[in-house]
Amino acid sequence: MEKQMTTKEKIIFESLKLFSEKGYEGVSMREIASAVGIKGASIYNHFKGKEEIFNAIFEEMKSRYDGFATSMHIPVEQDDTTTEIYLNIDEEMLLKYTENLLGFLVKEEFPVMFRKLLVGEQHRSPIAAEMLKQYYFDGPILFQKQLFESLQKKGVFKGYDAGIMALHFYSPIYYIICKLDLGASYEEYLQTIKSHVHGFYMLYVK
Amino acid sequence: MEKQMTTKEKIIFESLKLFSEKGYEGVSMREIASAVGIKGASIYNHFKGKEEIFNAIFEEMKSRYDGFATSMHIPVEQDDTTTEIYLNIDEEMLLKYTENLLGFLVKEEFPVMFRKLLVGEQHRSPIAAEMLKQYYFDGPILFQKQLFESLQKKGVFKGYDAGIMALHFYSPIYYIICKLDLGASYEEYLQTIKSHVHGFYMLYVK
DNA sequence: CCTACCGATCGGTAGG
DNA sequence: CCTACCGATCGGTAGG
Repeated sequence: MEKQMTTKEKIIFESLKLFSEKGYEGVSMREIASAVGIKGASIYNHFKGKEEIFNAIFEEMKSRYDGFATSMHIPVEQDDTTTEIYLNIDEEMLLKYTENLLGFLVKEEFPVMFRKLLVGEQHRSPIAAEMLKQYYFDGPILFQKQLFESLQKKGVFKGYDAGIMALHFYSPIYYIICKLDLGASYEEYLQTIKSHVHGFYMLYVK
Repeated sequence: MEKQMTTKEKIIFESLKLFSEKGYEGVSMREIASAVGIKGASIYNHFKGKEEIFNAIFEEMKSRYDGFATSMHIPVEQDDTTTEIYLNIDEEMLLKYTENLLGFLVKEEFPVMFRKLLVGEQHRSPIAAEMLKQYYFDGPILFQKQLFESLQKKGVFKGYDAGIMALHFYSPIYYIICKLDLGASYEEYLQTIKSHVHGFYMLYVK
């Protein structure tokens, strides 16, 4: 946890930490206050209630994700154009893309905690379900599908169903993310990631 | 919900239903009692407390899974032998295996509710995390890895890393299970499953 | 940002 | 399987 945070930022950060460990319902306002270093009633000077903290966490994550996506040249809003950069992709670059993605998603504590919150609340909170779907299911598959389609048009990849290719490429990554959240070590899976990307490239490239 | 259940069975069933929808912490003993049709205090004639209901749900699922695994000729305890049956596998049989697995995991309500409970409680309950890991991560990967190794020895499959093959085969199935839990329809994904199994078979069979 | 307090609900018990 | 009740804790408010 960084220094120099305002009380409001501290509340967001500590709430996310507690929610990700104990679930939204399992955390009391007094517990959040105690983690921040104030009394329970004082939280209400910054937020109207518990749900507003929940929403603020989502807004904070959206903002962080947008920054990351921009730096990775991944479109945030879905349009039909795949960024130029990815069209000259080779195996090394595909691996680099994967490692950067995982670097953000599993090595930075905010995204890790946020994902644990999303996963834990998906069957109670429609907004959590929608965000999980967008960030970890439909979003990556759509981006990669469009990428592979472009690479097929360029003649780099073989002419399989691009949707299935995206599923073959992305789903092992999602599986590994879930395993890391279950306590596996990144180092343990580094070789698996490399082998997966290598295998994918060998099978599909012309 | 079947008729002719004892009160104890009703408590297990209705608790699982409520836990899967609202989380363990989000459900009160009075809520469970009301769903069963009795008063809150009466539950304590069948269970010592809330946690004992939680544990009973796990025992019930274990028993149901053992029955399913036996019928599928999937080893419940991990040993080194792959059942004879699977060694003469072809694409049709591989698809049948996948459809049977999904039929149990996503079409029967008890496994569906139980998985939602596991996923939702994995970061709070070590026993939920362990069971999720065994049922949905390490278990299927180990079984399939051994299967593909056997098929490689028989000369049916090409000589890729069997662990990566298992990851390529299983992780799209897990991805689809999660999407179905998020509200997608089975029919919508039937074609994807077929294409995935077909693609896998084409890529890896000799 | 605090103390003091509200009504509601929690898991669980006593006793029949 | 019930009514009646326990102490503890919940989200939130009043007022300073």
